[in-house]
Amino acid sequence: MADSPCCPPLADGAISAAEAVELAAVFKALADPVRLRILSALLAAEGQICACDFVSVAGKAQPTVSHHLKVLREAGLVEGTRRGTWVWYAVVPSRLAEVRQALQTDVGRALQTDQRRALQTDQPAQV
Amino acid sequence: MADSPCCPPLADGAISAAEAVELAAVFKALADPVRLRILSALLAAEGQICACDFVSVAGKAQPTVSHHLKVLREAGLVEGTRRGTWVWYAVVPSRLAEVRQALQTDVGRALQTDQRRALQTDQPAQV
DNA sequence: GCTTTGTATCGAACTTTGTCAATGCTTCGG
DNA sequence: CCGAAGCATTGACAAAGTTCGATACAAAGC
Repeated sequence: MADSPCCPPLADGAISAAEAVELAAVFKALADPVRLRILSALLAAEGQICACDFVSVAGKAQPTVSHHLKVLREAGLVEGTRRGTWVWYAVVPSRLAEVRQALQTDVGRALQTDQRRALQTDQPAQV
Repeated sequence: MADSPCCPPLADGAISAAEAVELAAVFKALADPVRLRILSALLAAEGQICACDFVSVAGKAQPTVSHHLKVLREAGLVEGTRRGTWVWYAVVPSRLAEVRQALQTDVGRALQTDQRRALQTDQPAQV
């Protein structure tokens, strides 16, 4: 019922289950309107943005915004830097390029090993 | 607390809330390991793949696979064509290119209006 | 017609995720 | 040292998503 009663076996090049999980984690971080607006604001701005501004941008409460920023951080898509009282956020362009590349030819196999580590790290990127 | 006690207002170019919701819907379709493996298998194969093969590829039950295929279809990422007994699936390359383009410069503003409609349509793409 | 096989849908359990009030931590200003 | 402000964390709840058994639908073969 499942082997090959109707069609030829799959061609090679398909990603593994582990690769799929890692890639899905990045897409999961992008799969929320609030996080996309945060990313968009960061990309629209030239430099960095204060975390306090995201509350008005997202239209959500401060803990909610903080949660979304954490998700984006853990996905390696943004970086936060504490400068005095405030934390400034910026996108990680190389990470966005990776996601684009993953969609280019085949889905996956685009994440570098060292950047995979950033997927699990939660460090707030100190100065 | 929210207006501008610490930093300048956001630059223009940020996507709207509605645009963010639509773009997030596409990423949501990509944010699952099973769906990514299905997409990867479709991209690795030259032409189309029979739906029956996805059960072994995904390692999930048939209703589960059918559900994921529906999500990918509603996102406009794949198309299914019934040919006799079996349904053959293929990727929609233009849709993948759109997602890539959305990540290029600013996040969003890349979805065409007519392809936005495909986001809500559920038609199985007849021959 | 009936049976078989592939696919989609339904329904229900389980898990994950988004949201925010309350709280704690860190830093600056006095 | 103390109070104020920005940010992160906790905990709790609602909403959404994943999974699969059971079932219905569609097409081919007898």
